[in-house]
Amino acid sequence: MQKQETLTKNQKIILDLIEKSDQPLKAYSILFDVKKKGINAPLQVYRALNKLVKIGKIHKIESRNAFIACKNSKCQIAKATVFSICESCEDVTEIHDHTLSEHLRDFKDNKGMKYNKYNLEFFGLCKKCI
Amino acid sequence: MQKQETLTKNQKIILDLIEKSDQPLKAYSILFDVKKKGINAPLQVYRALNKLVKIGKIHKIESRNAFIACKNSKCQIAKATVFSICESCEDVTEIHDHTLSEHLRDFKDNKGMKYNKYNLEFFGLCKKCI
DNA sequence: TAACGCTGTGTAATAATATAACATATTTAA
DNA sequence: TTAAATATGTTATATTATTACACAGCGTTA
Ligand SMILES: [Zn+2]
Ligand SMILES: [Zn+2]
Ligand SMILES: [Zn+2]
Ligand SMILES: [Zn+2]
Repeated sequence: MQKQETLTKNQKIILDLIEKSDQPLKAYSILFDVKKKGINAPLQVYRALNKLVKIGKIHKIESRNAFIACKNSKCQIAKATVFSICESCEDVTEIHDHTLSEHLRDFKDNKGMKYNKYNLEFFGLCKKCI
Repeated sequence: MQKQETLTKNQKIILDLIEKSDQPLKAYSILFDVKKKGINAPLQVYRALNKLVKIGKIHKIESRNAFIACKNSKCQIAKATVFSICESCEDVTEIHDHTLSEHLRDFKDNKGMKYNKYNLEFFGLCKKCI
């Protein structure tokens, strides 16, 4: 697994920003925030984001087109993600549930497909919004 | 649950098209295909798509921004979807696995969140592409 | 009937998300 | 030390999705 030390300047700038936020950030809001650091174009942001996703430092919340830091610093689960999303306040939390992970990891369909990754998003209302 | 008979003209045209495809269709490819039937603008497509998603006739594949018909005509599961996606040929299949569904339905996090919906996408290689 | 709320339509404009293409630089590895 | 792989900077463009506005149809109900 790649270490943070090997990240490039742009990747570090963008990872720092995402890690400081406890909630997902969108690409163009990231772009706006890093313009003062000399990152000027969408592609510079997307390139860094893609790399960070690939090495498991961040995850993409597919239903929201937004990116959140992975807090799971020990095992770098980049390929098995579970999130809970409040449909009212849009609060997003990454879930690490051992039993659930096992069921998902062990899942086999009847088509002979070979899985290497999954993404699960739960939607509902958080405690504040119920 | 709303019946197909109650769908409007635009909704029927678009549902028919999606149901004829066994693979997900993208909004603008749908738009291209239905122009001959008098649907001219993106918004007309998105409005129909949103409605069809809402009533469970189709699902959105979030990681692909594409829409696929729900084949599960009996129970209209609109709020609990599982897909397998081949990352090579992009073949998408909806999965109905009783055990998995039970685990997901019964999942409780430790934050007191109330879930009403989930979406799970498995990624890998299908038999043809392995 | 008439007024109202609700849902859908049609159209134009625009916003938001993401990639292509090209030239160049830097790092890694044989 | 040369070649391959990875990253950068920039411009332009493609793709996905929504806002805003005017109006039509339909069922409820005053
Ligand atoms: Zn994570
Ligand atoms: Zn909430
Ligand atoms: Zn379905
Ligand atoms: Zn395949």
